[in-house]
Amino acid sequence: MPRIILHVDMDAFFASVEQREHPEWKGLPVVVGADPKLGKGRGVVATASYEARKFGIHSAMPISRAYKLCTTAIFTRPNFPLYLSASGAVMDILRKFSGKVEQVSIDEAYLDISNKASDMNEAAKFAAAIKNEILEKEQLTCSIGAASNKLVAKTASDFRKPDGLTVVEPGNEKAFLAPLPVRKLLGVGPKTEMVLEELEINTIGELAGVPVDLLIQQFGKMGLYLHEAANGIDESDLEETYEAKSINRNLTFEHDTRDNTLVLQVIEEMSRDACELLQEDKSTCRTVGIKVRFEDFETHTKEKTLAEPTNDPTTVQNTTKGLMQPFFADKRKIRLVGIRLAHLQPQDNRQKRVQEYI
DNA sequence: TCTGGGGTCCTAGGACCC
DNA sequence: TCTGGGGTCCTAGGACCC
Repeated sequence: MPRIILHVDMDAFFASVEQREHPEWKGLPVVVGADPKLGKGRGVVATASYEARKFGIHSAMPISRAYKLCTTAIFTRPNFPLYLSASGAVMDILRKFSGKVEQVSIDEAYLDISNKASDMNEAAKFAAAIKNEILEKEQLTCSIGAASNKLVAKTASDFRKPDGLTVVEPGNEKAFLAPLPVRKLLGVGPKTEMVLEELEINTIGELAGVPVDLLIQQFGKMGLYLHEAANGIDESDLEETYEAKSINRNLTFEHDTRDNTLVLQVIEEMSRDACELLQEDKSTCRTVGIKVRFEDFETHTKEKTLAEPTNDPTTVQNTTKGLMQPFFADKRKIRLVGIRLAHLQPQDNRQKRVQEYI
């Protein structure tokens, strides 16, 4: 029996939540992201409402460009606590519909409804019911894809947006993907798209026809994935639990700087903040790293693995500050600094051990 | 057009060990 | 003396996703 997987993707999530909270913004172009500062702002668009997208504005676009495309749009800063609470409410609804849910991000989730629907007809009704409840309870729309695996369900949810519902019958996975551009395949970004274009591979269907050994030769491990994905194959199961593998904090300065004291101060605050997070989770890190981006956008990282795991702010601060030193010799101004904690491990293993003994 | 922030995974070279 | 091979860890960088 094929599985039945849904992929639920909220439409223009941040912007939609803002429009819900500010009814006077409904029907207007809303851009959530950095402050445009009359076109001089630094940063990017997080989410643009569908009205704003009509002007050509989209996620990850420099905010200065978005401003030029639509001066009169409503530009607003992200309100993450608000989005997190809306997200939590949506996820609660999804969990009522299925016991098997994988939350992928703040606004996306997979549901395995193999036990709730016997065919795609029933799956479509199930998905429609989910959309209804999210709309009624949260006044938000989403797009849903239904298919026999995660990859195709995800591609399907993106097929008709916003407020879409796309069902791919088992057996039709390959045919559904075939006409789409390769860029629509999860894992194919700008770089891979360019390489494929050189090879005159433009659609997923064309990619599906390329011999797998050729793809492995060209892309390594990624080549095997590309072959299977393009053929609509994805056996992966939902991952219902999540453990963070790293903690990152980054800051792009308002103005590029040579003020080392300022840089160190920021690093100190980030280190403290990240350690607080570790301590809340009763966990530790063993690898401590920094990131520096210069004014010309050249970016470097440095990291160090410690002999002992730690969540002590002073230890982390001393390590990050030490890693920064060589970069202060550089003549260029610094645009961004960041820290990263990795090799995370729970400090308190008692529960795990008990489970092992049982 | 001048490029955020929080993440994951992969690659590749070198150190080190057996 | 002119040079193996496998495994693991560490480090730096990069592609990609939301």
